[in-house]
Amino acid sequence: MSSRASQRLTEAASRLFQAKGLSSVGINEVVREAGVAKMSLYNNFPSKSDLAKAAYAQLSKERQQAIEALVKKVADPETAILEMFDLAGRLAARPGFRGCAFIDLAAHSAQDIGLRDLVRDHKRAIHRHFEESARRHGAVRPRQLATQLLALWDGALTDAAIEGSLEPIHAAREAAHVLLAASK
Amino acid sequence: MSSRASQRLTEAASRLFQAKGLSSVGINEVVREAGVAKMSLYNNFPSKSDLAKAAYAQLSKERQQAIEALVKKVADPETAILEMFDLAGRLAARPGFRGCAFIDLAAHSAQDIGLRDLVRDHKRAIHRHFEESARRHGAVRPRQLATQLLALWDGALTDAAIEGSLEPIHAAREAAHVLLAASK
DNA sequence: AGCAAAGTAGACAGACCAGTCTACCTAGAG
DNA sequence: CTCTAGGTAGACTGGTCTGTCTACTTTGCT
Repeated sequence: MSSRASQRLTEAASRLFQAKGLSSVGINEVVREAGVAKMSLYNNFPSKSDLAKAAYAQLSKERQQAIEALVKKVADPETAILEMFDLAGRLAARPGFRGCAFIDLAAHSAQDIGLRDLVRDHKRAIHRHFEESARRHGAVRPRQLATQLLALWDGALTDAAIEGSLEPIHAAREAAHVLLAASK
Repeated sequence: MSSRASQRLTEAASRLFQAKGLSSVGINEVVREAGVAKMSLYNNFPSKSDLAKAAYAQLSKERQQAIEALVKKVADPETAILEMFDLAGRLAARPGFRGCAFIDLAAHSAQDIGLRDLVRDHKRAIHRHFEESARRHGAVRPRQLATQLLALWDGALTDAAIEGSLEPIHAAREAAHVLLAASK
């Protein structure tokens, strides 16, 4: 399955949606960027919303793989969690960074249930990784700790975008360190 | 100044933009909700963007006044900070809550510098309140603590909206407590 | 070679939206 | 009473967007 055109479309869509936000990118721009005819879009996806679903699902998978690679590489769970904030820092340092793509998507998909579910599932997946590391760290309440770390992570990415600075992410990393120390 | 129509417009705009997001609300809907003619909008504001600026500036002022009232009411700075998270909980418990209106605005105003500045200024104002309380609390690094608390606050509001639950806000309040204890 | 599946270019329809224009109305100050 | 500033209704313009249609071409498999 997944024809050549379909793949080029999801890649171009992922790039453009991240750079400008779902509702600021038109179909014509996507097909131009993908180097593909408009009809190839509608032969592969029923609607723009379905293309977005595919693009963001792909992005979510990539992000989760990056996190899994990181968690597997690092033995110490505390280090793994702190490195997740370093990863956030790397995302935020990219030129044109506009905040977490999934939070942005949530804002632009108020009425599209499929897309909102995708955002929720993505955040739950990250929560799961935090919780697993928190549990291995020996936290008394790993679930709550994961919820706190996720809020820090999301807030830090958002504030970094608003201020155009990496300071929120560095501060959040430090806060994660304090929360981990207090969690046993 | 500020004619009757202008006031009704900013109020209606504030309500609708909070409920649906800036770009999901059309001019026609705003004037209908305000009970005012479309030309009254353009006699009072040069463009939709300027109406939005007025509406969000008003909202920012109200939020800051609520925070100031709270900080003035409570003597203990730690309690004041924790009560700011209770305030976040009250916001998130409102029916139709869609996350912090200013984070939503940031997502919908990528190309409008005036609106982006407004978001940044609003977040800086909240940061200032956190920092003042952190300083009164005796924190060693009040600026960094304020940055951490703001990230927690923003992330908690965002995650509460995504999950449709108050749990992120309760967890963030607990995290704030831990950070405050560790900050001296 | 031949055929089916996939892709192409671009015109087009239909919806929606910001912002303009016109002609009329109303309320309050002098 | 009259004048004026502010308000009104709604048609209209120009632009943009998603999604469709058509007739044609390429590609890859057998």
